[in-house]
Amino acid sequence: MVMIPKRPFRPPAVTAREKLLDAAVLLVRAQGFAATSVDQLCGEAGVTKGAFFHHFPSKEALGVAAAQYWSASTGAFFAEAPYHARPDPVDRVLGYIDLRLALIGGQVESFSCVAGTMVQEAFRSSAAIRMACEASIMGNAAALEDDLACAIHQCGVTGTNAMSLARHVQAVIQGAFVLAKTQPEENSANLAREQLAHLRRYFTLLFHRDGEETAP
Amino acid sequence: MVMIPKRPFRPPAVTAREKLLDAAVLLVRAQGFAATSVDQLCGEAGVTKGAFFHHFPSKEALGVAAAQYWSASTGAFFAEAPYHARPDPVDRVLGYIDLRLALIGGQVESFSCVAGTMVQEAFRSSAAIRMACEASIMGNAAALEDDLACAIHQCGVTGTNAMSLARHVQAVIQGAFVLAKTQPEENSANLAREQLAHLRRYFTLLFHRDGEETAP
DNA sequence: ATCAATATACCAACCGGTTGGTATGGTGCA
DNA sequence: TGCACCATACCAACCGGTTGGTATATTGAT
Repeated sequence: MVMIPKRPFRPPAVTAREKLLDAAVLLVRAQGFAATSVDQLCGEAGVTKGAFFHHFPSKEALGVAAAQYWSASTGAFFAEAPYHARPDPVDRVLGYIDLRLALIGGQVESFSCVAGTMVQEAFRSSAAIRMACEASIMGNAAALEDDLACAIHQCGVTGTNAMSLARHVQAVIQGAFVLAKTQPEENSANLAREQLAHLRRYFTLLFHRDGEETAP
Repeated sequence: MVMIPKRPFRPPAVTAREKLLDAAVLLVRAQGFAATSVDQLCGEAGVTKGAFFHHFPSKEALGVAAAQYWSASTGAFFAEAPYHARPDPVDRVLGYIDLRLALIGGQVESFSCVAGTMVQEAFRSSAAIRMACEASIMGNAAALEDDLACAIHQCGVTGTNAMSLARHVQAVIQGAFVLAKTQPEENSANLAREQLAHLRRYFTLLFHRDGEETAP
């Protein structure tokens, strides 16, 4: 069992700006970006509207900042994770998947992705938000690329490459969150974990690690 | 190359109700549910607000109806598809994936999923919409279950089951759409196809069809 | 060391426009 | 004559954003 802190990866917020970004992460995960009003964000953050528009020129700008904030938080968390120390690159890749598996639990809004949620609504209406979400998700993928490249080389995998596989990891994670959101609360985590387990199996087959599969 | 009609799988709308449902599919795909206003829906459908609230008691009810409409349209389309006639169950499963691959092209909003988009925003705020989207996505999964069960039996696959694999197909598809939305228009289709190609490879490995992989 | 000048952080009240939704009236077909 | 279908006119609540203003911290010249 892994700790899933309510405000993950960070000390408590102090400035109004940080409180607003925390509120954005919370509310966007639960309701999406469009359905979250500026008043609601201020209420959740315990801050007035004046403070909001002092720190952000528009609601859209907050969306961009929230994606970057999210990216920095999660990026730091995964950079510190202990699986990086494993000697075998395949073990490191599977270690990443296992860590993501361990992070899934409780309500959907506690493990889902802010960038993935936001880009679904804003990809056409706001290029700035779309690009910030792209940077977040692709940044997450890039953090896996080196290990995947080593694993591909070591196992002699052909017909694909590290970047493509890294993106697929993110795709399965995002898809897992979408499926989880279709479920009543008590099933959502299990359904999400099931997807990561299939991804794990794909990788054990690809990297010839048969026999150590976990059954989805 | 496969026909991707602007209004997929259906003859042109005639009644106000159907025109509104078409407008809902179009606008929800492009902007999401919350960001789409009733006025906008009426404008796109060429119908007045009176007609809207004659056919639907609320915007939420339209969301539910749109998910069901979407489900019925796509369900009918895949039920008619020719891959069902293939004798080998693994071929039928791969045929489904290839069909989905062929459907991906052009702008994201022309191949993305209404149910997947809507559930991301509404899963917490509207149980009715959440359940309608669940029915749509899981109905799509169920259409694959029989073929997957045959394939699993035929190839002696252990450690998973048809339902779980069918859900994973949907998860990868939904994840592919999310990733596609992070991209500028010209890359989105390719990125989505890449995910389906990985899914295809997972299945060829699982069902021992190595050698016929398409490179992602 | 002092104090005016300036910048930063924040607040309460307010604005015009838009929102989902309603009340009512007309019209064509059974 | 009745009722499904739709159009027009309208509403209160809420939307993102602006206003004028205050409290506090920082700076720079004396």
